[in-house]
Amino acid sequence: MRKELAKNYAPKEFEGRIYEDWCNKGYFKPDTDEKKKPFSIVIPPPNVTGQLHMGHALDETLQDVLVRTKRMQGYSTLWVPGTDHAGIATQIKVEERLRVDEGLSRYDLGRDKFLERVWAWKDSYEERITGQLKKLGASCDWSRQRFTMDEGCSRAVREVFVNLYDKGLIYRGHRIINWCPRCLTALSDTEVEYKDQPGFFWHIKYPIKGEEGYVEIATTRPETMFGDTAVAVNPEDEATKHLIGKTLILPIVGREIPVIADDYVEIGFGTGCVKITPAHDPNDFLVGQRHNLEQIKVMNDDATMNAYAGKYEGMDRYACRKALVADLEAEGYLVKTEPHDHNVGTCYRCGTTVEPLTSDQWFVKMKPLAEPAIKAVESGDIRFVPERFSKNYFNWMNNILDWCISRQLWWGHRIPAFYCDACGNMEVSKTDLEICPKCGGVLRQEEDVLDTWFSSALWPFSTLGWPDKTADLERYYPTDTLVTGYDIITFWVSRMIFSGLEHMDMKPFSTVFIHGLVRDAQGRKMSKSLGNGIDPLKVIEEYGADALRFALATGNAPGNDMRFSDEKIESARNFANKLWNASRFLLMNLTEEDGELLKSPSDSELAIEDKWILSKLNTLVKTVSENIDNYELGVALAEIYSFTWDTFCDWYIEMAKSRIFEGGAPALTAKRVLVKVLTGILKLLHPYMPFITEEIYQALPHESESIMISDYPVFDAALDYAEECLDVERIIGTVTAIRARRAEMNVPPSKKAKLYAVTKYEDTFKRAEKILVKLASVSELIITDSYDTDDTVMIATDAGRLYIPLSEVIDFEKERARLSAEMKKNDAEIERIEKKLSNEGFVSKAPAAVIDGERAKLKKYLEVRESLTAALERLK
RNA sequence: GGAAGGUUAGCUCAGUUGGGAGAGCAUCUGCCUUACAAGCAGAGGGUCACAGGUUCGAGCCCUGUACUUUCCACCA
Repeated sequence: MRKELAKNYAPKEFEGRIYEDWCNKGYFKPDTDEKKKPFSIVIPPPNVTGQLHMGHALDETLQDVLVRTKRMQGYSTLWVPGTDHAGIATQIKVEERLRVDEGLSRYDLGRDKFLERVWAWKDSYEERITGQLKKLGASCDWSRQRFTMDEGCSRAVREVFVNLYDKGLIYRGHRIINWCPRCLTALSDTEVEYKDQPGFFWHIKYPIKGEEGYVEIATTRPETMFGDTAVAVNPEDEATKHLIGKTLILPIVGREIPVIADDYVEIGFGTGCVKITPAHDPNDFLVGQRHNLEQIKVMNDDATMNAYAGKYEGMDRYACRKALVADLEAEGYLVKTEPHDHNVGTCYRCGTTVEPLTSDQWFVKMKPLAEPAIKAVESGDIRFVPERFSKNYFNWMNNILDWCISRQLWWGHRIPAFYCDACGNMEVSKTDLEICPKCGGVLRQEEDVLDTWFSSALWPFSTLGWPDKTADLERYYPTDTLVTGYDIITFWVSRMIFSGLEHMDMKPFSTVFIHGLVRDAQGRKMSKSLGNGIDPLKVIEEYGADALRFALATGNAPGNDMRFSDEKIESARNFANKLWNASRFLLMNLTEEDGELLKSPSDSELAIEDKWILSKLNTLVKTVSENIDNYELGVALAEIYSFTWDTFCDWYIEMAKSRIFEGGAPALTAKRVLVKVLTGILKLLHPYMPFITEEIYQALPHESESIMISDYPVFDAALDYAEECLDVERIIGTVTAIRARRAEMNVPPSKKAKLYAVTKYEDTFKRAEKILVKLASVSELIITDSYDTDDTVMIATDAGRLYIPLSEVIDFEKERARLSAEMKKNDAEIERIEKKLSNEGFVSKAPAAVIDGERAKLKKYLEVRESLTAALERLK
């Protein structure tokens, strides 16, 4: 007894069960057959900060579509799952919980205790994320799940750090960096987000020593004044040239600073004089280096003012600004205050305005690493899809500055540098060191940890076992496709590229498949603060994972943002329901043995509509495969959708019904074709909607033990039923024409009518008689040479003239108007094509196929005109 | 300041080497036609932002304009 499908499509009933079954059968593990070509993807590891959002669901869905397709196409497919420790983000979260729940700071607990808490947090969220991926249907190999701070990844990090250090590509230096006063850590340039904020230009007088006059300085950040060690003017600027070499007196502070010449100052901008604060501004830092200026840091790590601020010591930077401006004004130093909007750098994790300041940090020297990374993409060795994102990549890589990799956090890979306080020695080592090899003193390890992205950069090879020479690395590196959002090309993609090239001497992946952001129905970014995020789990709960995946994969071009809406997910669910019901219809009519049903009918047994649908399926296989190869996953899915719903359900199944209900040999043939075509649909659809396709596949007669590991359909170039397809299309045209006329006249399907057909396709009409009768509400088909009563509706089609006796509902006046309108339209088409064909340029230059096409169309329109003329004649 | 994208039906978006403008949703009409009302059959609805250009032919290629989104850089 064949398994029956439940009456209603209820994904909850089977999705979990099916996933578990796949896991148990080990389908997610790559086929060990050495003859199979490998295909591998590493997951962009979700942060263990929380749960998955829609963006993840999209990312994971696209990867799963690729992976499942390749698996069915016979590749030995590996999808490596894992999560990212997300240094700052996770630490902030755990600190926050600690503060709210227990009123404690991380310092209250101490480093070790605090890290225990973070590990516990990580365990819990990793599990949650893993569960969500499973719900979504992700076919990752869970036996290879990784974490950026697991033992292997940590070894990879140390190996890389030491190698780069030994090559002179990692150094420790006193530089100006971005400092987050809230997170109390340095940030890399990519971790700073610039946001427009309203502010002011304060014009301040700096008195000239020994003279009456003063120099006017404009600044947006007066509180950094305490750190000024010069004022710069452009040496070419006639207006300020005379100031060079003079000495100025800092108001309030009273300290003396020189006027220096530097072409960093733009002539004509502002007052032409720029205060130079090397310790608090990246540009000033460079000016200071050129002129050997002192760096005076005026703030503490938490952005309160330090002793250099004199009486403002201890005040927050903004409080100080306010007080200082008031004092400057009171003492007559303030010339004016201008409103001025400017871009302020903020911490990408907490949003606090970053403070540029000088500090001892670790850096990666980027230029030597960037060069090969640029070449790899330029040469096409690594390809971005869509291609335009490579410009984004080049722009960043070409202008790259050294990467600040040290973070003053506790959660992360602790930098493997060891200091000896006794002799000042520093050792960098892959293993922990305790004794100084130089003086025998006690070593202490660097307190700082590495930027999270330092470990993510190694992900494509660290997850495959590097630095060990593992079999996985041998077989699956380089990986094939990296699927990720355009928002992390600089953070992550580019760093993986140079890391792979540097440490593996091989690119990490061949293709970077970029997708956009998932926005809400209004087009806004989904965010916690707006509260407009949609939880994928809730959607799965309500509509099923397949519907969610469909909604995410459809109607969207690569790299473009998409809006997620209720309509979209409902439409996806409706499609699943349609497929479900079509399958149910077929199943309730399958009475034969599986073996019988799986046999392919011979050519002579096939009806024309069978040949038509098999041709259409064959074409579908081609377009879908090609589109998936081109990463046009949305286009491929749209093709499957319209084939399934329109071609298969609305036409083929309806056509097949008459044979099925009659029974006998024709019924068996129809059922065999139905099984074959439905199976084809299921296979093409499986990568997108894995659960429903498996559930139906198992209920149908099937050959493989799971659709997941069945063979992907292959295009058959030899299959050619062109003539039959034309025949079926004529019938479809006929049915459509009749339906349209009946609908216009409001004739219900229950009211059948005779059909007199004057056609040269007599055979076709006869062969398709049952179809016409059923689909066009025809009571009887009469093929005749001529028909000449005027109580009928006449329909002109390119297959012939159709007469339907429906005298009681015909409004002849309306009928005349309709026919005239149709005639006009038809004539316009004829005119258009005739004009085209009489255009010498077109006939001589257009491809033959296009010209033939136009001629064929013209012929059709001329035939229709003839029929229309006759019909109008009758109505006179 | 530099760069990239978007502008197509009422809404959201497709449109794959240039060859008679599409889908989903919404709207209107008629249908419980023995898989499906989460459905079926019809229908209406678009100067493809604007202006030039290339071409026999442009939603698609080129130039410019307008509006808009994003990324990068950032002048005190």
